Amino acid sequence: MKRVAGKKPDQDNGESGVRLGRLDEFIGFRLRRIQNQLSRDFAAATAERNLRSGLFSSLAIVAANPGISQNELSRAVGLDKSITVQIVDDLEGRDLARRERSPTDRRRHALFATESGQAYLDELFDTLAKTEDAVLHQLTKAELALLRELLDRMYEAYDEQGITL
Amino acid sequence: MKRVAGKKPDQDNGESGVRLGRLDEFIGFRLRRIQNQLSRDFAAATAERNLRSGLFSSLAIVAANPGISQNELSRAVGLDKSITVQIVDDLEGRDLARRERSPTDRRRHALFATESGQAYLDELFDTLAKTEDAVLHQLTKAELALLRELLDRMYEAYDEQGITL
DNA sequence: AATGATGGTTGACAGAATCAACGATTGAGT
DNA sequence: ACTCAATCGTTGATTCTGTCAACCATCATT
Repeated sequence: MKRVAGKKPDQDNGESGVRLGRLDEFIGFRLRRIQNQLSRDFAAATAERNLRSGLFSSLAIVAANPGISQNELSRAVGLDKSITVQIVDDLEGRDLARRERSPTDRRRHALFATESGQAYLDELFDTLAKTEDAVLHQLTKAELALLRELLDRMYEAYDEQGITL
Repeated sequence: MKRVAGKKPDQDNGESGVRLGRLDEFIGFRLRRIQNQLSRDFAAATAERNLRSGLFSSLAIVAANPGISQNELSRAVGLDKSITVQIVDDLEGRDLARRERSPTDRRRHALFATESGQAYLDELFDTLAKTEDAVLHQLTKAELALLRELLDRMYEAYDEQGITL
């Protein structure tokens, strides 16, 4: 039941025989279908950990930016501050990160990844890398680099906005 | 998987100064950030139409596959059958599509796009094209074609699954 | 000291996805 | 023909996530 890589007889989806119509013309459609699959794979690979959505990227940002405030984190991951509160609660409950009151501005919570948070993050990054490899092995190193560059150029159109993970 | 220092002096996000850390290594991250922006832009451009999520792609699939069943549609767009019921209700309520009982199998609902559904779809495709152009104008035609091809090659790793719009 | 802005928190609410269950219908096996 | 399992569409319960407004504590400006 393998579909041959190459020219398709028509713009359909090999197995199901469903035609895509004009949808097939759009880059956003291609981006989404791959990205959906990647996140499903990642979710499946980390299912037993009960990761609430946004926790992984939030922890990653905290680890990369020790002392970041919840507000800054919210903007960085593109989530509402109220959601960030829940996520940080979760992170603290799992001892993956901790809040410290900022000495200079006592309104702010400075966030830090704990040691186990760092270790946990490394594991998650490893599974993510494995997940991506399943798709990326289709490309050569040079093609991968090129893809990265093209995507970055596209994203530069959005220079001014937040990151929106 | 070695991380190669990119062109940027540091892996941060220009405006906000937030570092991405290892997140920056992953393709899925780049895909998602662009795709998120694209869908936000599209949502903003179609805000007044009150499009529920999944409606657009469902209508597109129905139009490209006259007589498709709700079950097939569900698998095609990667949504649960119960959600598809609601979407088709919505489509019918707006007179964009209609259900017909299949004469050969009276359990099935054969779905068809109405004329106004087709017209509506054309409009939506136009706005989507405009939305994408805002990002895609960063690339030459050749680069765009290359991007398309790379993405397709990546997706072929998922030959057997549904489309998951 | 008064005022307004900011950071974090809470709760009310809406949107969407998951899941189990159901009636109607079909198809396969006997 | 009859039984039984499977399929299609539908409904409802439940959960998860994100949006929003309100609130308190704190800071900055005057």
